[in-house]
Amino acid sequence: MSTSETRWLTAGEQQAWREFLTASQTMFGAVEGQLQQDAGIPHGYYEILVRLSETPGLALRMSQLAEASTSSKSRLSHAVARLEERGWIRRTDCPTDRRGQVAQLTDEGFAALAAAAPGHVAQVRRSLIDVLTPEQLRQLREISAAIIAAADHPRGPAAGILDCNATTETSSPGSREPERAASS
Amino acid sequence: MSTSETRWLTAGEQQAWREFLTASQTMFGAVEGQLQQDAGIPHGYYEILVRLSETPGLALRMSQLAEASTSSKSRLSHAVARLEERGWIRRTDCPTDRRGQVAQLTDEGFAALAAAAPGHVAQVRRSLIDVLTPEQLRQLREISAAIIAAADHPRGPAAGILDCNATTETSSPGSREPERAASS
DNA sequence: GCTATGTTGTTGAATACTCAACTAATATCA
DNA sequence: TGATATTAGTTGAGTATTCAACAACATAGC
Repeated sequence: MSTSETRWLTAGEQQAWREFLTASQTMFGAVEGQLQQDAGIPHGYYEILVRLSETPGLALRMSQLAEASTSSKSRLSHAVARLEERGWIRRTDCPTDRRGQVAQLTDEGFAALAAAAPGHVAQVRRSLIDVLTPEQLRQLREISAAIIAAADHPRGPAAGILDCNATTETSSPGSREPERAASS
Repeated sequence: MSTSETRWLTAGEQQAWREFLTASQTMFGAVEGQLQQDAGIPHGYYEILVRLSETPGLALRMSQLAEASTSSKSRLSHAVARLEERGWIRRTDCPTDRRGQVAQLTDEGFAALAAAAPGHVAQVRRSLIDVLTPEQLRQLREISAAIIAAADHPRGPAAGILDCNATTETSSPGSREPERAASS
């Protein structure tokens, strides 16, 4: 690693970064606010409920749930504890691995999610989906994919050749159904 | 307001939303982590320092600083209190409005920002800028602009005619200079 | 079997953010 | 002027998140 001179951002790059920054803050702030207001939970908790609701048994190992909801183990542990207090999730020991815990969505949790979903989806439409043209939405998807890919391969795909697995595109079956497009 | 049926997200829309979600979380998480790691401050604090550094007197009224850094008054108040403890910001009474407070960047604060900037910019490049093509960066800017505009005019530009002020494009002169492109 | 190492998940302390309540000063307007 | 409403900013309580430390179990290698 040579101590390279800093490559500062050009005017255009900086504008892109800053506008993206405020756009994201605004957007996620609105989504967060709507959920907090109408459902009384932060968006991260909503995500947890959605992931569970999309899983066949409405249950997942903590570690898998953490990965599915892009959360740290610690964060998930705290979050599930809160959701358990509300009776929306139940934690049981994993039968095959005695270290493990399985988080399962309760009926109350499912109902709470079903109740929260319409308002949330409406907000996502208002803040993002309906604001962009179909073409822009397509662009946003590719941009997002590029960002995610870059984070996964920190040294750039230049080092590639190894590690070239197909794009993970596991379409979720959705078990009981009302999270048809519960979104997040 | 008619109690309209929920317009659920199509498969494509949902994918766009979710990928955008994980991309943002990943990206901002990396930026946050880098700053926390190398400079010991959250990204929101960094933003505050940058905004101050770009202002002629290195000073701003709290309310203006709040707006510039897309922060609530409360959040800013807490944040500035912390930064003041570190000696990076000084608060003084506003001479023209006795309710007001003026936050000013200290020399130590300026130095801290200058020290943190290169690492931060490098991270922004790694996580976003260098990951996208120039064309994608342009697209991202337009997408961001659309999102911001939608948040400003909640009822859509259709209700327009009123409220049509020119786009606020106050280019910051940058007073002392090392925040040439300190980014955020 | 036994040890070393990795994995799973939880915990508590420290920090940051949100919300509502509040003080103080200024604006508005009769 | 005086009454009312607005604006500026702070504060404290409640909650979410991060980080490091930890306990319990699993796995690999010998």
